[in-house]
Amino acid sequence: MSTGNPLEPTDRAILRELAVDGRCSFTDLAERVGLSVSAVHQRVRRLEQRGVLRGYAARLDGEQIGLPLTAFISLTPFDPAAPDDYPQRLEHLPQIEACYSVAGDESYILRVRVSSPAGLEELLRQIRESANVSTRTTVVLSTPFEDRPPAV
Amino acid sequence: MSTGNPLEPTDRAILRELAVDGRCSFTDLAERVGLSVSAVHQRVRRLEQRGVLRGYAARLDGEQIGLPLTAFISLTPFDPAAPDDYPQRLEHLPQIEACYSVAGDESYILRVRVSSPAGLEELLRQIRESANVSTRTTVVLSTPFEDRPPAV
DNA sequence: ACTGAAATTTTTAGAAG
DNA sequence: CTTCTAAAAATTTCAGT
Repeated sequence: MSTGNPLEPTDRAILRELAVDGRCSFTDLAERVGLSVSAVHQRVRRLEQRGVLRGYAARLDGEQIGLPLTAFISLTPFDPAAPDDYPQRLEHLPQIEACYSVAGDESYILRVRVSSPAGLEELLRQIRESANVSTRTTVVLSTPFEDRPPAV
Repeated sequence: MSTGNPLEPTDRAILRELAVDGRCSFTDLAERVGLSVSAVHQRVRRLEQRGVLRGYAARLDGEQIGLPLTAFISLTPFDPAAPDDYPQRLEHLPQIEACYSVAGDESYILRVRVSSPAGLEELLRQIRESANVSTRTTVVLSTPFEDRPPAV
């Protein structure tokens, strides 16, 4: 499995702009990367088809949408012989924003977002029930920065 | 410190749609939430001004942009008396996508993205040098899911 | 706060160099 | 890749309810 063809500098420039402003118009984009609108349009379509550009998402303020509490939850299976279908067992819980399979003492790290400590407690109960795992939780106190554009 | 006014159902619907498809047109948005285009436009503007909507970002494929290696790095200060300016000391490193201040044994958790193990090694060196901390690194093997829309 | 309409800009596709 | 063309669609503003 390769990581795909290396990206051209122009494509990288386009991705950088769209990572910062996903709603940037083709007109602005063209100006910023120094290409015609048609050319940019063509390139963005190609990047979408190749799967390099996987979509666009709004950045929401966790506090203002009523989900002020973020936490990381590390999972350790109780039964080492159990089939590894933890992600499938957990994806029905919308509070889980991300699920990473990791090397180390624990098997998975989840990033979750809830409305309150009570909500976190309830979520932990659901996770243990759904996946038969022990959990270790690290509460986020503040987020100095997040969602920075990758160094494409 | 409040978490802001509770959101109206219509605003929540708009945010849900934009979280999934950040480039959704106002026309489509209006149809999906059952309002006129003008009304939706007005509400989106207001959500942006209130800071609930903090922007829009392209979702990029880490592998295809040449950054196939993700890791979590936990930081522990060497000097407990040192001023807590770690985020400022680290923000110049573009490989760091997110920085969380956390409760627990460690002080910060970073989510980073690099091109290779060598890149990770180099980044760890830079982090220790910039922030005078000890590090604990957890390498991500795979990402079953990420960037799921929050349960607004 | 929403609707509907009008004016402007953008998107999208295609032709030709 | 560029420029040009042109129709369709989206954005944006504004008067009216």
